[in-house]
Amino acid sequence: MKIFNTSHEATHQILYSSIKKALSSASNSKQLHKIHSIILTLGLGKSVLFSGKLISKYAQFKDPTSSLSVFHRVSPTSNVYQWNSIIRALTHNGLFSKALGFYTQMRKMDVLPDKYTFPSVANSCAALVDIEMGKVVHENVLDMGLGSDLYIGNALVDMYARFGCLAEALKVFDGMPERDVVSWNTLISGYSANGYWEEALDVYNMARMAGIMPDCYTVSSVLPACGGLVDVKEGEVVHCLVEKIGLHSDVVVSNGLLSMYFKFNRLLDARRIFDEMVVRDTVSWNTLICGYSQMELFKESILLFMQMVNKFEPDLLTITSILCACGHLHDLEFGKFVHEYMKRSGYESDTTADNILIDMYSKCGDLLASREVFDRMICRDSVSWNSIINGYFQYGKYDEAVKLFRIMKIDSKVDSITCVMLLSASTQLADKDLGKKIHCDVTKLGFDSDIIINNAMIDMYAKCGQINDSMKIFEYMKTHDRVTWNTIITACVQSGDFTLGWKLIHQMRTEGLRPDAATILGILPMCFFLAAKRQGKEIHGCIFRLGFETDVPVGNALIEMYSKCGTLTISLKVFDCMEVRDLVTWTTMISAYGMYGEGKKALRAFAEMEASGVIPDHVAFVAIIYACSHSGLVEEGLASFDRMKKIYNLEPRIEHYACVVDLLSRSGLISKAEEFIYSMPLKPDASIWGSLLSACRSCGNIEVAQRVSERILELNSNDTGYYVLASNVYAILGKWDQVRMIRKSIKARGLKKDPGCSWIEIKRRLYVFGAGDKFFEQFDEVNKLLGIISGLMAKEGYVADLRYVLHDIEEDEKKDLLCGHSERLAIAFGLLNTKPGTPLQIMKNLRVCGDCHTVTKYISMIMQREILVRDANRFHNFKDGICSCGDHW
DNA sequence: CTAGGGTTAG
Repeated sequence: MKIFNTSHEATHQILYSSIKKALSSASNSKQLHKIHSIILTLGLGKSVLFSGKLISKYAQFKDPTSSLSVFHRVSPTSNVYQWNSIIRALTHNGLFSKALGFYTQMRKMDVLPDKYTFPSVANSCAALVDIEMGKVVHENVLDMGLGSDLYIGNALVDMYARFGCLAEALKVFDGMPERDVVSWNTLISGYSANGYWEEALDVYNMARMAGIMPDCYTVSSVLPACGGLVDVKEGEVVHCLVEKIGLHSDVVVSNGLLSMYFKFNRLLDARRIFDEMVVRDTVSWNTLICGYSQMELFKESILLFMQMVNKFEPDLLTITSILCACGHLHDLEFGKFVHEYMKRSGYESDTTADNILIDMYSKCGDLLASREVFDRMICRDSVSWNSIINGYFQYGKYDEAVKLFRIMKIDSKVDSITCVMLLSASTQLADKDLGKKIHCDVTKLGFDSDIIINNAMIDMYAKCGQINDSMKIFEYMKTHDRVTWNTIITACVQSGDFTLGWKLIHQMRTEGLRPDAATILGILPMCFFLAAKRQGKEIHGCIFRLGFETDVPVGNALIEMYSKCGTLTISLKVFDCMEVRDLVTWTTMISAYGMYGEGKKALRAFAEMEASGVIPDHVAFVAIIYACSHSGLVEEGLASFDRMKKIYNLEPRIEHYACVVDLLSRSGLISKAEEFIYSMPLKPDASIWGSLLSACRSCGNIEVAQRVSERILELNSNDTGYYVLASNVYAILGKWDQVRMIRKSIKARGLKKDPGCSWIEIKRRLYVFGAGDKFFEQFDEVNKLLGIISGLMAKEGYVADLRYVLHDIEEDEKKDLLCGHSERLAIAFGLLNTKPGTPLQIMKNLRVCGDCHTVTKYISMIMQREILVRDANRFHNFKDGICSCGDHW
């Protein structure tokens, strides 16, 4: 203690320098506090001699409160060093607005900042994205004549980059008289962080040409940009450099490489990087786990998490990655467990983490838990709203979703993703009005140049039957990507404009875009709609050339195409060649068998599917019951219906009941079918009564038919088909007043009856015939031939079934009308234009009428021709007077 | 003064 009492100059000198030394070497908070208390004991608390160092040291140990208390002891002060210290201390501890507050305060007190003041101030502006303040600070720098300072320049480049103002950042960079590796790194990372991958790489290459030796920062900044490019090449070049100059021992660099390889789905390269890392940290593990998740290897990523837990404490990012994997696996139990773990680790109220929780719970089907997370969130961003709304949409809770959307609008949190989601919901619901409203929002919010939104709008209008609006958007768009083309082509095909669809495919190719699997899937339905086998085969060739033959959905579409084109054998070949078969593959094959009346084969396929471990769903059961129904396999069909409920626990939907009604009534069990309808737990709709009615008509059960017609009319359906059916019944009964009444009500509703037409392809040309058509080549010859056939049929015992004529006219005229049915015209035309014995293939958009069915049987016998007719429902193969449908049609 | 890992959609 003696030494402190001396007032000797030299002793003071020794004292100060030893305290200074002690301060510099303090390596933890405890030591620092000890030295601090000595300083206070000496009465030097108000002195500026040690306070700057103390402030900085406390900041270093993450104790900004102590930094502040030191500063307050010396304040007010005009010593710039004290101000610099406190501003830097606060900035480094994340107290940015406090730091800026001190900067403002020092300016007010007319303390002149120096070159050490600005880097931290610029940092704080950057962190707060306070562009206004940033500009003021930049001006202050220039006013002070510090514009050419290297460190300040670097800080300003960084600041503008973080504002997203890359042009401004570049301007500062270009104006710098002196640049070092940090300047280049900052610019590279600025471009990289804002997603300007090419620009980041350009600057990196410029740095290399300028003779800059890349360091860890350079590499870590450029690697994310490499990951964003289309080719892995650039990333590999950087990887080589890393090995060459020995940067791979840096954990951040290795993590960057790891992440880059995962962006290209290069699992093996990524895994090698990870395995060869000498030092790994939490980020390394997170990158690995996340990478596996990105490659949809969710189970593996959870296993990695288990391995990691033994070595490292998982952080919030680890937890959220795992939660994400749980969501994809629909593993609610593990998801809940991780959520608990997250709470226990004290990670709550992180917006991104909560967003992922919302998504995880809704993916797992626990909407209540989703909503609970959403409700307790303090700070919700757009993603939070989008995720919860998406959850409601996924589970069909449209009202709740739309309700939240309205609140979200008030909160002005609607972004482009919200719009895409709502458009997709409008599409699924075919809700034109909702779609139009969203279109308005899109325009108001200025998202109408967003390509994804435009694609979604094209799809929405098309699925709502507004193809013209789809075309308008398509033409209005400045750029079209592959999805745009696929969407518009699919839209054309679905709306029946095949010519335009075909034209657009060619246009797409001339614009240099290769068709992909989705293009194929869009165009193939055209082939099966037209039964255009030739075009279908052409596309099949394309599929091989483009290498999509192993794509499962493409294979499925091919099976459907060939079956609907009348070549079940090729369908089967495609099916046999497929290495992977999913539920859709099997269902398509079963439906195909159904269409050809191959009920037994359909049942066999269904059993095979079950044996191969594929679980049938609602659609598969529709297919199998339908197949039984079209083959008269009543027992088997009913058994399938039971199996669906008992074995698979699937609640039958209205379409299954309709199939069963069809199954019973097609086989003539009209009263059983009627009983079944009355025992249904669901309210019978038009499809149910319609099935029964058409069967009544075929078997001539007028009594039930009349009763059912009344039921159908009560339902006020918007499907013209049912009105036509009912009107047909009244026509048979000769109740022409009722017939007229129904016609009127169809008109009043603005509905249109699909005009019947048939078509046939001869020598690469399609010939289309409407009912009663008179204006086609060879009309006279066709008419003559039909007359001759008529005579021959009469000899064989044929009598026209005039119940299929639905107009109030004379008997003779009725016969004429029947002869004018489009399928007969097509058949006669085919007979005239092909060599004897050639099989004919006719397509019809509606169901074949009973009389035509009979007539075609006769023709197949008299003319010795095999005639394949595809109507709206199925195939009929006529041969020697017999139809493959066994009259179950 | 500069660097790496997590969420929603067509």
